[in-house]
Amino acid sequence: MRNKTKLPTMADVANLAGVSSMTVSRALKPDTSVSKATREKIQKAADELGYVLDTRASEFSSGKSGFVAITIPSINNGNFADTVKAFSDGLVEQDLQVLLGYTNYHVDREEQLVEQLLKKRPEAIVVTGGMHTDRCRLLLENSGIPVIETWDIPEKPIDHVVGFSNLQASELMFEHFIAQGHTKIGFIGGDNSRDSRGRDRYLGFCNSMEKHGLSSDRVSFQELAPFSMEPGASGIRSIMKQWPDTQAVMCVSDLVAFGAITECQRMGMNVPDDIKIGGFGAYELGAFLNPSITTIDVCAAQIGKSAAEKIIELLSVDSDVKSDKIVKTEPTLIKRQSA
Amino acid sequence: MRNKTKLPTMADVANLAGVSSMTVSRALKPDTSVSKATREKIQKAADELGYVLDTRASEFSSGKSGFVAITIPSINNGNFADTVKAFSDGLVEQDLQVLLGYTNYHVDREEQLVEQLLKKRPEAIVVTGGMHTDRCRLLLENSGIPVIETWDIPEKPIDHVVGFSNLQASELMFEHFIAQGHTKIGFIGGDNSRDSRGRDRYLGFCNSMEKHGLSSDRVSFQELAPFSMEPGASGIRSIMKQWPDTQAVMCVSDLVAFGAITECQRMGMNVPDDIKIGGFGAYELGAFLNPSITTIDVCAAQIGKSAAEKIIELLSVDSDVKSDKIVKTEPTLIKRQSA
DNA sequence: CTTGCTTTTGATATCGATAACATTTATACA
DNA sequence: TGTATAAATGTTATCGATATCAAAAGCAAG
Repeated sequence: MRNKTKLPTMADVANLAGVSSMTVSRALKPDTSVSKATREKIQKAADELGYVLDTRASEFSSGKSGFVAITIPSINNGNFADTVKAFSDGLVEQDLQVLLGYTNYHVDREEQLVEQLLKKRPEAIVVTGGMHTDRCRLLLENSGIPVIETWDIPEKPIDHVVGFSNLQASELMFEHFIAQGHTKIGFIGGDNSRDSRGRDRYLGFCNSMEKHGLSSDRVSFQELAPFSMEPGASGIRSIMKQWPDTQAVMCVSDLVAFGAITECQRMGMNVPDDIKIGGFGAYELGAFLNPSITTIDVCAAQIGKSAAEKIIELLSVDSDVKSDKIVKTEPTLIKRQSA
Repeated sequence: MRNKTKLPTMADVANLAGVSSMTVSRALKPDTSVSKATREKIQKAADELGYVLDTRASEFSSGKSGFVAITIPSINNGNFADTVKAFSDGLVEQDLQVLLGYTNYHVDREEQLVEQLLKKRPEAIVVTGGMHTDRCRLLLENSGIPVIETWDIPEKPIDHVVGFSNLQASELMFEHFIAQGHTKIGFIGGDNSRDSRGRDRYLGFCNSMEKHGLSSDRVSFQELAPFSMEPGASGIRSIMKQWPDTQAVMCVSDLVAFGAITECQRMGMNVPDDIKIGGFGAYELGAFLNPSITTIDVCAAQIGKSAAEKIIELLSVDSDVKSDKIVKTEPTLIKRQSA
């Protein structure tokens, strides 16, 4: 059953319409010079055959691919989904397809994925984060296309960057805790070996604690990224067991905070009266939970949008006007009920 | 700056290694017959040049594309994200890239998207839902590749199906309500003009009510899909205002139920003591909220997994053994606290 | 009806790899 | 050692479109 009947080609359309295939090629594009009569004739023939342009051949021939590649750690994450959606929306007009890959928070997987994606000859590539294997870095540097690192501000960027400092962003929350007079502060995160963004948020915790002469012991690292609600629940249990006098805890994401807050409720504790819980990422659910989650808004969609704009600019022929290589977004604290 | 330096080609590698490009082609694949010495020589040359295979040319030449296309209504939806993730994971081994597109719950957008995707000559295509424009249906039928409709069981399938009956699935919840002795039952959904799955869930409501001689008036349709927590909140407000004696309400998704439940709490009502709220989709957050959300599990990941398996089978050369055209998944009621 | 221009159409080479077939080199065994 | 066979490598044509250049057709003005 598979592909038995060959699909019609441009030559088939040309034959049926009684013209050359070059004329068909022109007629199927919007702007070229083809007489109205011919174009109609060709359109009719194409419809009759059910012809669909083969962009593989088209783009191969013209040297373009029509793809833009993007890698994200996980699709099961509202933040990254927001970034991808905005990115995708921003490129629809340009007839650029988004080729998406998941690294699952592994740099090795990222390397493999980047190589696989580059084989498709995308016109630009967006990667999440600034941590790569040496070979991956090399691949990106030699790719000959614009490279954009996002969700982070690497020390030594490969090319372009659209991101923010996770470290500074997380400090916003701790400064908020401290401004409220709290001193017994904790952090719930995942295993940092894979997730540099999570690690930077933890480092923000350490920085803030040190700056104010507070202990940074009250920490729970649950498991490998990606991690979500259940680790939030077990994380808060573990912290409250070891340090029952803990006053405020920041979670590496709103999903974790969600698990932590609901677990506090199940343990009979009131948030925020008995304990403050902060999140990260401004997920939709945080606004609706009772109590609503105080969080850091990192503008996930804005990152995707900016990346798309950057790519459009970089790919435009007359891109002599170089914009900044680094676009910083500004994370902000959203004060709600939970902290 | 754009692509100024031409990327090396296979011929370049061949020159450097002192062999023909055909030998390079073979050496870069795992299974072909190339002597060890030659392979190493070629590998060295390729590394030196930073050569990355151009799969556009490769797949164009060999007639395959290496793509499988999938359309989903929205990426900002945990259920569809689960499906895509499982689908993607299932195809990694086959070196098939997933080409993803969002219809945004529009059949017109779907048509446009399907055409765009087919131009890339995918080896199979997965679409969400069984409702398409006539032209879209035609495009799919004539595509010459396996087509899989998911998340639904269309009356007249195009080709293969992996899905379930949204109508029957939603009836599970209403039967549950009725078995508990409730008679004043409501439904919160979105505008059904775009979303056939949501519409079928509503029809399940009507069916169940009719079957038991109950009124199906208590309904709130908030807005166009996709819709999420906020419409859940305003939906329940609207229902309780018009019909204050409502005993149980099913929401078209867990996200809506989340908005409804938290809004009930803000209105000072207790779920489930004052009112039962049911959801749909078994999202992770439903298990953690207090009260946890009684929901219908539709096995989103399983759908993606089955679709991937089906495609692998259909694309395998010796696929004489035809499996069933229709794979049904079995939605189940997950009884939790909220209803 | 020519000339000179623009518009429309066609012929051919080409993108970078692989398929299919042809040829050379290596290996086995009598 | 010679022959049969297998393994390794090379040659040529090709996938389906577009770029490029060339030719034909249409049209205006003299």
